Parts: sequence; structure tokens; C-alpha cells
Amino acid sequence: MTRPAMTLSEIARIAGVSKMTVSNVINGKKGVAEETRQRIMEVIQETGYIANRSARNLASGRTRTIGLVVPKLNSNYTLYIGEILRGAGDAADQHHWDLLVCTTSDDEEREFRRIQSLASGLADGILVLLPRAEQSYLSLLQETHIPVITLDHGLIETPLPSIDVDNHTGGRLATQHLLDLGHRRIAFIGGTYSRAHLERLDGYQEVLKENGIPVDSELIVQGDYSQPSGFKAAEHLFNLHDPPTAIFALSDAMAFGVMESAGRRGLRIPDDLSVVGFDDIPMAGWVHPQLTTIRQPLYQLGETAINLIIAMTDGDVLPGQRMLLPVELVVRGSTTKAR
Amino acid sequence: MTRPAMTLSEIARIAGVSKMTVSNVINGKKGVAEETRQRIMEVIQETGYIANRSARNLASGRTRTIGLVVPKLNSNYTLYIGEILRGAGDAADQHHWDLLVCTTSDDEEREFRRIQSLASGLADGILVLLPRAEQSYLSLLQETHIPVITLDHGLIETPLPSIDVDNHTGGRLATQHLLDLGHRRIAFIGGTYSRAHLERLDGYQEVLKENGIPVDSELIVQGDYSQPSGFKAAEHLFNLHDPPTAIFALSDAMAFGVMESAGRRGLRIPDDLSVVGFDDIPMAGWVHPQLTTIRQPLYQLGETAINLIIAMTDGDVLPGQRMLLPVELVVRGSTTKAR
DNA sequence: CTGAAAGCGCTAACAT
DNA sequence: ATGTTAGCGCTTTCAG
Repeated sequence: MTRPAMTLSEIARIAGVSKMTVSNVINGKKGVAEETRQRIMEVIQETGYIANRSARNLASGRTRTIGLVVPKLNSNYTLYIGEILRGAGDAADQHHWDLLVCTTSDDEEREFRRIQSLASGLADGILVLLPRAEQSYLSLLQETHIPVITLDHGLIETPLPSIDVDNHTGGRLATQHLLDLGHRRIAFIGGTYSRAHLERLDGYQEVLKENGIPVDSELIVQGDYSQPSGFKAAEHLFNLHDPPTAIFALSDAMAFGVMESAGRRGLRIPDDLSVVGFDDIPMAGWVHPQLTTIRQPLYQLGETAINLIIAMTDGDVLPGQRMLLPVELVVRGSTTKAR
Repeated sequence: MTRPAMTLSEIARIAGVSKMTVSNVINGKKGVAEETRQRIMEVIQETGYIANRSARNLASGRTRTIGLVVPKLNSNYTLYIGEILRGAGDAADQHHWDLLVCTTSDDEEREFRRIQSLASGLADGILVLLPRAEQSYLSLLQETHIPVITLDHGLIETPLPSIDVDNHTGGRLATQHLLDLGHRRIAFIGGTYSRAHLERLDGYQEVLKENGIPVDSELIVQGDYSQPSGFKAAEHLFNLHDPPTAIFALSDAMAFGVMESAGRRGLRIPDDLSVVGFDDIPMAGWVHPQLTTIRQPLYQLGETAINLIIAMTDGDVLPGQRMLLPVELVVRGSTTKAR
């Protein structure tokens, strides 16, 4: 708590060897006599020595750290980020790399600063998981000399490598499922304007058209992925002259809002109303009835991203510009045949 | 993406000045001619130069970074961490410090490694927010030469400075509230064994005794802060010969589980059953009826912790060993008079 | 106001 | 198997 940290030189001096030998022991290099190794290890143990990271990074030119930039970690609409982080964290751990998580609070200046920080030698690669695509940080990313991958990225088509979820198929699967159950008035509660939103909407409309059902713009409502916005959207839909018999919400949280609204009006789910969500967060299995939803491979997204970017830092071949991860329809109790 | 990063020397060479002048400009030191400053800034802009963090940290001996160690960011029982993080992040930003968040997955080895990492010059101070108190990392924390604060810490009384929430009062407030409403059969759904759990339980029992109500161990059930565990605990309680008319759950998530279980049995809340949670996560205001709960000052906890530890790194006076933050009873719709 | 020298703690590349 | 030499890119200290 008070005394200054030990250094390599001191350890070397105490153990009566050169700095290099200590360095080799620390880094598990072979070519050190077992006896010497033992002695050095003892000194390290006793003194509680830990190698200084800055010095090590500076000298080696590598940090073995991946930076991950996210908007927030608490708000409802970013709940799914936790799962991505878990996948990324586990993967990083397996490689014995560190993961450095930075939050931006959806603030343009912070987005820029965080990325700049990471690019200034704090990390060997950057993973960007932001719903906003500001020109400021995008150009920074393109200029930086370390690998970058954007994850599930919002608005703009960038020349940066990206890993995305197959949102279009997600939109199709949900809609087709409801159609198969005989529903014809299927409402769509969208998220904030983003590529994910557009692609899912496109899938929804495509399936309707394929089945000869006109797209009714009255049934397409805007939300923001949060529970309250799903509630509000549902209230609006229920007040329509010809209300929907099924609702497809672009997040599980919004689907919960729909269920809440339905419950307050005495509508039973799934008998009076079928509901499909998106994400498959753990809570989807906890509510009653359990939520039918589109599962995003979030853990896998994090995992894949780490594996890929570490490969990139090793100078391995950079894979195709855009990678698409599959989604899956999970049928539970919140959907049933239309009456 | 490919060309190597710029260095201070190159900027200095291009601008035709010495390294020191560039350094002074970057760090906003005064005593640089405006003209020179302009010229250097231009070069920096054009080249996209960013100062290398490792070099800077190494030379200055400071990182202006606080490390925060948490178990996970996604699991239900750690949902409240997001709010702490928000407070910490905002406070760090105001000081222009960085926040480095590390997750451990409740894994002893990772706890140790993460803390060791941070103590190895990655951070100037460490905030520990772990529900587990393993001797391995505790002794490491006590040996380290940088300031450490434990937050809302679990099991063991350590000699480390700590910031905690007033759990005891929380337990009292919830119980007293239900008592005031006329309830006599008040169940308690606990969390995993920890100081927080014990203190809240103590408050609960204390108030009961003060009011001459015998503590019925049948009404004290163990949970793990998750929604499903609350559900299970409620199922158990409802099957008792003499079931409770009110339930106090040690997390909002468990309270949701209780509400779910009650709903499936046709018990109306609050008429047939009063429910009090703990935390006051945003979702507490979204469910129907809204949840009466004990609000923890989570944002403030994060904020306070950062302010304190930055002060400590500046060598400022170390405040009392243990700081207690107040809790608050938030009365909403899930509690009412006993019939 | 600006610059030169020294060194932060470590590793890479070469000796021995 | 171990030691020596040279820096990594920056800041600190002290001179001009």
C-alpha cells in the first residue's frame, strides 16, 4: 500500500542474476536452468513482484489487449450487450489476452476519445459495438494502424470489417411463424432507426408480400427497444379500429411491454394475442407465458469477434469484409393459432 | 491500418522544434508561444498523431486510470452493477480519468489475475465490486502499493477501505413498512450468503422482535437474487400451511419471480399479497403493479467510489475505513393493507 | 519560451 | 545457460 513497486532490476540483483534471466523466467521462456528458475521464482514470490505493464508494452510493442467500445452497460436496450461481453471475455481469456471495455454513454465526444485512447497503444485491436455511427470516430477507425471490427453495427455501410447478425432472416422467421399460425393482422414494433431495424422490417414486409398480405402501415409502430416503448406501442395498436391479433416486437424488452399492456386490458396471451420478441435474453424464459422470440447468437458474436481480431493482430489473413451470424426462431408459449 | 504510428520525435522533426515543446503542447502546459503551438497542432492534426499511452505512463509513473473489478455484467443477479458503473463512468469522465472494467466470471483465478493486472501499472487505483471474498486476492490487495476500495463487499471484514450500502436499515425499512400495513405473516427471501444478506436479515428480525412478533423460520427462504430463485421461493411459501400475506425479497428480480408465481395461482397483488423488493432497478417501475422496493443509491455508490479513490491517488487524506450510503423505501403499488 | 540529457522498466537481438 | 547493449516513446529535470 505504501512502499514502491519492485522492478526487474531489483529482482535480478536480489537473485544475483541479470535482468534478462528474470525476464525469461517471467515469460516462461525456456533455456533457463531449473535451479536458477527456482531461485528467481522464490524471490518473486517473497517480494510480491509484478512486472510493469507499461514498460512491457512499450518494449515489446504489443499489449495483448483487445478494446471493446460499447454505449452503456445498464440501460435496458443494451441488456443484450452483457451476453456479447461474456462471449468476448471467455474467448479473450482462452487466448490469455485482456479485454478492455469502454463505455461512451452514446456521447459523440466520448466515442471519439475512447477509440483514440485504445488506438494510442492501449490495445492491439478494437471491437466497436455502437448503435450510432458518427463520422468523427469512423474516420478515426479507418486511419488507425491497428485492426478494427464493427459488431452488429448501426447505420452506415463502412469499409471496416464487420460481424453482424442475420437480421433479415430474423424478420422473416418471426413473420412466417405468425403467418403459419393463421394470423393476418400482424403488427411490427420497430426499434430506433438502424440497419438492424431496417433489415428486420424488410424481412417482415417481404414475407407478408410473398403471402399476398398487404403491408398495413398502421400496424408498423416505432419503439426504442425499451420495455416502456413496447408498452406504449401496444397501447396504440390496441386502440386501432382493427387491432392486430399478433405482434412482432424487435426486442424482448418491448415484447414484455406488450404483454404488460395486454395484461392490463384483460387480453390473454397467447389466446387473444400472439407475441414474438427478438434477442432471447434470459428473462424471455422467466415470464409467463414464456416468450416466443428470435434468438441472436450473442455469446457467439462476442466469441467470434475476439478470435477473429486476435487472428488479425497476428497478421493472419483478414477474412471477408462482412460476416453474418445465423438467428433462430425459438417457439415458446406466447404464440398460438389465430382464432 | 497499416503504416506505423507517429511518434513525438517525428512530430517534433516535422514541426522543426524539440520533443519537449511538442510534449508541452500536447499536455496543455503554458509557456509555449501561440505561434509555435499553432504550428505543432497543425502537424498533429495532419498526421493523426496520438501519444503512446504506455510510454507516457511509464515516463510519468501515472496512468490516470481506475480499475474496476466486477464478476459479470450480464447475469440477472448483477444487473444492478450497470448502474454503479454508470455513476463511476460519469465521475471518472469528469475528472478526465479512464475507467477500466474487468470481469471475473466469479472465478477465483481470474479475480486474482485481473487484480494483479491492474496493480501492475495498468491503473492508479482499484475498485473491487465482488460478491466473493477469496483470501487469494484479498492478500494481494493488501500488499499492493496503489489505493484500493471495496464496494458493497460480500463476506469478510477486511482492513481495506470500503463503501457499503446501509443494508441493515434497508431490512428494517421494508419490514416496518409491511408491519405498518398490518401484516403479521411476513416472509423473507434471502440472497446468497453474504454480509448484505446477513445485515438485511438482521434488520428484518430486529423489527419483528421490536413489535413482539416471533420470527418464524419457516418464513425465511434462501434465494440467489435471480428471478427464478424468487419464483421457486414463492412457490414454497404459498404451499405452507399458514402462508404469508406479505413477502420481502432481497432483490427486485426475486420480487418479480414472486409476482410471477402469485399471478399463476390467481393471487392478486397487492390485494392478496404484498411484495417488497430491494434495489429499485428501472424495471421496478415498469411492471404492473409497480414494485414497492428499497432503493439502493447505486449511481451514487459508483460516483462516490471514483471521487474517493482519485483523491486517494492524489495522496489526499484517506477517509474513514468504512463509508455507509443511505437506502430509501420507495412505496409503489405492490403493497397494501393486510385484510 | 525552448532544448538537451537522462531515465521510466522492460524486451529484442545479439554476444559470451 | 546467462549477460550485454540498445532502445521502445515519452516525461522530468535542468540549462540555456
